[in-house]
Amino acid sequence: MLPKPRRLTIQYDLILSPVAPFHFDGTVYKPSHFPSGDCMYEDGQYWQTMRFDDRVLGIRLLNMGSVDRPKVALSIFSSKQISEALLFHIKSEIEYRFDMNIDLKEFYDTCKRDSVLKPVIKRWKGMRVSNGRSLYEFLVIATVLQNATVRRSAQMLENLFEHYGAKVNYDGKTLSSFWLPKSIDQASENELRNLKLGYRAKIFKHQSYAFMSGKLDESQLRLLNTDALKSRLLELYGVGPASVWYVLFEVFKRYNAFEYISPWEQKIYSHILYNRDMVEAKVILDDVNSKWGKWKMLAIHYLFEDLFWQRKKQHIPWLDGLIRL
DNA sequence: CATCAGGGCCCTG
DNA sequence: CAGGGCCCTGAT
Repeated sequence: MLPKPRRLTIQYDLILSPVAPFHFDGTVYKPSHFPSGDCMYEDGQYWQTMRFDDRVLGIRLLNMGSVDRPKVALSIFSSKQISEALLFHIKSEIEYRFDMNIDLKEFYDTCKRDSVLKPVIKRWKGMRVSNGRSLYEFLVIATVLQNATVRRSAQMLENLFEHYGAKVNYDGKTLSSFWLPKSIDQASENELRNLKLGYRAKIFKHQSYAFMSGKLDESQLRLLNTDALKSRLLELYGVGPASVWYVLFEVFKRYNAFEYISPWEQKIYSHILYNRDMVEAKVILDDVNSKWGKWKMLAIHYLFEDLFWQRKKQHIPWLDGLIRL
């Protein structure tokens, strides 16, 4: 007996002008990420639900330009009126989350003569690190990723959406939305465990409380330098060495956040950087650091996503065993 | 059937 | 600082 999706019938249209070059598809869609019910991608189009306090909104981004002359139509769908001030806030939040207002010229200059990066940047020039979700929501993803295969991660997230999220319908799509931290703060650990989250139930409780109580404030954290930010994040229960770098990079756009390699990624980097099965993590970290310095994670991101885009088009045998569905 | 590792992290000794 | 335990699943 699922409730009918809430229809978001009021539509607001805005225009975004990302800093050129801007690669729309490479930015809004990351093929290396597991699919989830809160967003949807098609060529040149992207839908995603978003929470702003008690509001559940539907977002649509349409590519109206080119890499060198970027233009994005942003539509915001809502069930009730939105004030000018909130519209502006949503717009700038989206620009931040999709890293639209950043000039990457220096990065491209740095890598111009790099034989590994050059062809990849040619394909994806203007691609940004992006994450449409809030810090709290991203941490949920990072938590379901722990110690689980892709299928199980996706299932855990789906269970959470079903129980604590909502379904909305807009622009002909039905998507799930995230919940607010207080919903999980009110849930019992046992109730969460029934969603097959295992030991992660405790992590969700801790983190939801931290956000609900205001102990953590994303907009304040954005102002911190990377070291300070990193230690604040590590104080959070359930955030360890693997998650913290994902968060620093994807949520906070710290382009050099690459100091830890998990085993499955190590195998992938060994292949794409050395054409070998396994290279020592420290060797990879040192090499990447000396080659790409303050842009190292962004550089890695280009290589990684390029690989997964290729994989959508053609079979890459060596990659098969590394992606555990 | 049983066992085990998996896209970590916490906690203990 | 090393290593066991944690939840659930699917692979073996």
